[in-house]
Amino acid sequence: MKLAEAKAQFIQTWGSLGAQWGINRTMAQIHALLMIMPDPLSADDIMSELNISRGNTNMNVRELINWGLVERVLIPGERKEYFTAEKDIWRVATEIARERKRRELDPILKTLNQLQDVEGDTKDKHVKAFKDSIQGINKFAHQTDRVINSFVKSEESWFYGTLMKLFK
Amino acid sequence: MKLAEAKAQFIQTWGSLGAQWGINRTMAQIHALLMIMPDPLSADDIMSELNISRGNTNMNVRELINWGLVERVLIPGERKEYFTAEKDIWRVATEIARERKRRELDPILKTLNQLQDVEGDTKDKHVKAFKDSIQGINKFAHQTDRVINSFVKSEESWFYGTLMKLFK
DNA sequence: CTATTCTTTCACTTTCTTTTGAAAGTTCAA
DNA sequence: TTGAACTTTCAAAAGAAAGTGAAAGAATAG
Repeated sequence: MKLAEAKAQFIQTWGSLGAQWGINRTMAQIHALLMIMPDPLSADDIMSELNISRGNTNMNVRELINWGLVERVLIPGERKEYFTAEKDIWRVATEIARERKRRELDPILKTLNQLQDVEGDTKDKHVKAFKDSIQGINKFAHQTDRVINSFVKSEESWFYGTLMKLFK
Repeated sequence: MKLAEAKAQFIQTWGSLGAQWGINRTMAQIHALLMIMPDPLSADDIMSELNISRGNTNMNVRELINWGLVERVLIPGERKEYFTAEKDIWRVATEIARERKRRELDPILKTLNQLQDVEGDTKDKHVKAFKDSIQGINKFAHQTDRVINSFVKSEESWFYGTLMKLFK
């Protein structure tokens, strides 16, 4: 397989992967592109590599920067801004975990905690079933929260000690 | 908070949670509804609880059954089909993990393996950067695969031994 | 066998997301 | 201060995804 072909396929695979995970396709593609390029790219480079508009490029690069997955790079003597992506996939994974936790899990924990105290007779089976479900989910969510926290700041944690070294 | 209100809020929260994770909102809502109901519901019950059409109900219930999250229940003497959801959240989590792995991770592993052998001079920095990226991601994906496998059939694994008992 | 009750399918509609591109904004060298 | 080079914004258009409901299909009771 030729490099150009492989590159194209990787970008497209990473793109649809992102789409499945609720991340927009273009954003994932830009990320893929930047991951495999040895040097930083400008907005124009990205536009022409992926055939997307200027606005789209700008929006998604900005979003990637918010996620902490891409960085602005200034090249001395150049007017343009350039962009690079984190290339260590473990860091990428922890950044994503951190961000999704913040955006998704944290609000859910808040809601679940509120739903714990439904008023009503526990002898009513509907009330009981509801309370049981919520309690189970709530416990699970808190446990998940702990696991993710450990993963995100792995260096200091048992998670790193136990899991990471088995793999990395 | 009254039961009815809490129920509605739970269903809506679970629904948008699903949406963020690439699962369609209605599917997640039906699942939420069935999780908190003590007894099985019929298609009509679901339709009226969630205000959705017959076709939509049917499609999403079928999909939930494919995921292994919902079961058909036959009630003796009744013509209608009824549905229940798995209520143990740990089982729910492992079912989801299993299913997403099958649908998402497995195909990616296949693609990555192919992309490993790009022809070209490793002294070319573009080729080198590409190969390095793919290799890193591939390793990571395989490791993820192992973790998920352990999680999915947890009873027999070190994963269960080490992690689960810390939490459950 | 036929009527009745329930389930499934699918072409069409609606809703939600993403993309575009032109216009406005910003920065900086001269 | 000006204008060239670049970035950002945003309203409109295109595209994708989900939902509807009527009609066809199954299953069962009588």
